[in-house]
Amino acid sequence: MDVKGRGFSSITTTIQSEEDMADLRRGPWTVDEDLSLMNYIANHGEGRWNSLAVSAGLKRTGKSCRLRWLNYLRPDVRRGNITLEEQLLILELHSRWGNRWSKIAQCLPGRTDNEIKNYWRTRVQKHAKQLKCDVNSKQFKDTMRYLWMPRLMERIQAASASVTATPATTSASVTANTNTYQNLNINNTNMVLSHNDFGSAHVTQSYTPENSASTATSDSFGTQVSPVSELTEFYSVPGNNNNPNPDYFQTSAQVGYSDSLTNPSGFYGTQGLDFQAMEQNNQQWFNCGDTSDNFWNVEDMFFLQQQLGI
DNA sequence: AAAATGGGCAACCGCTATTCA
DNA sequence: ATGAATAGCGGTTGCCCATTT
Repeated sequence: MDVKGRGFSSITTTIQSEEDMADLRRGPWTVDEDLSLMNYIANHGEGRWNSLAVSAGLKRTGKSCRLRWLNYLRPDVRRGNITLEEQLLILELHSRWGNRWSKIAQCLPGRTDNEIKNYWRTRVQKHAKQLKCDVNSKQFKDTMRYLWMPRLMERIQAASASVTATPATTSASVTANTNTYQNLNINNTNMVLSHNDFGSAHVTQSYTPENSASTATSDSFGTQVSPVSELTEFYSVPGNNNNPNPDYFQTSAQVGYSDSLTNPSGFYGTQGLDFQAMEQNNQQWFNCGDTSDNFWNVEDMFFLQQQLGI
């Protein structure tokens, strides 16, 4: 393909540029486009997205190609349900860093910033809306920190116990995920992994295109999986041998929850809500046996609304 | 059965930061 | 030092699908 517009007047260039823009495709990617992009990157590597788009014969912007690659086609993109541990991490990290989605995503191998952002907006903000409080309000943050997160931790521990008692078929997926979660890479935090929460606690199966839909919970976490994602199984980037970033899962710091999270005196002893009452109420919740993500039933909401003075 | 509604997600947009010639 | 190109980020939009009316 020639370099359009080069050497002509600015007006000509502008016209040509507009023609190019009109020629550009937008909207959902087709299988052919995905294949073209994957094949090109397999042979030439990524980067220089604008020229890559042209060279690959894609009528897309470089930006669009980059986004499609990073959020969807990369071999190490992990799709499917957001696990309990991932939910806990997202809540914890968001409380630390706010809407720093890409930074949070770095701590969840295989998850993209877009996915985490969508999770936050669709699930977490939904609960804030139900509680009639702002997602950034202290009230809601306290609710997350002192109710939701401890509850998640309990559920993880409970799941861990049940997994321990579960025979071979389950342990395979648990083992696979152990590598992922024990090696979560969190920088600039003082998180310390206590009692091996990650990995051993997995109840949801590790994602495969085959099982992704079947692992949906009642709240239907992340079950929408484009068929194209399966293509990534047959794909490799030069020099990566299906492991594009060997350091990606390497640990630089163990991850988990600081003592303040596991030590009641540090974790619960703050002002604001009646957290002692909440704790007691938690015990009931922990035993209610609901699904992994459906935390707020009618009674929960009533209790919370009382606590929040709504 | 059809229309309306809402949720979830992929993709786009606008902006800033970084790199490079 | 500077400006263009590129990369990356967070917010927003619009489509698809399931559920409700």
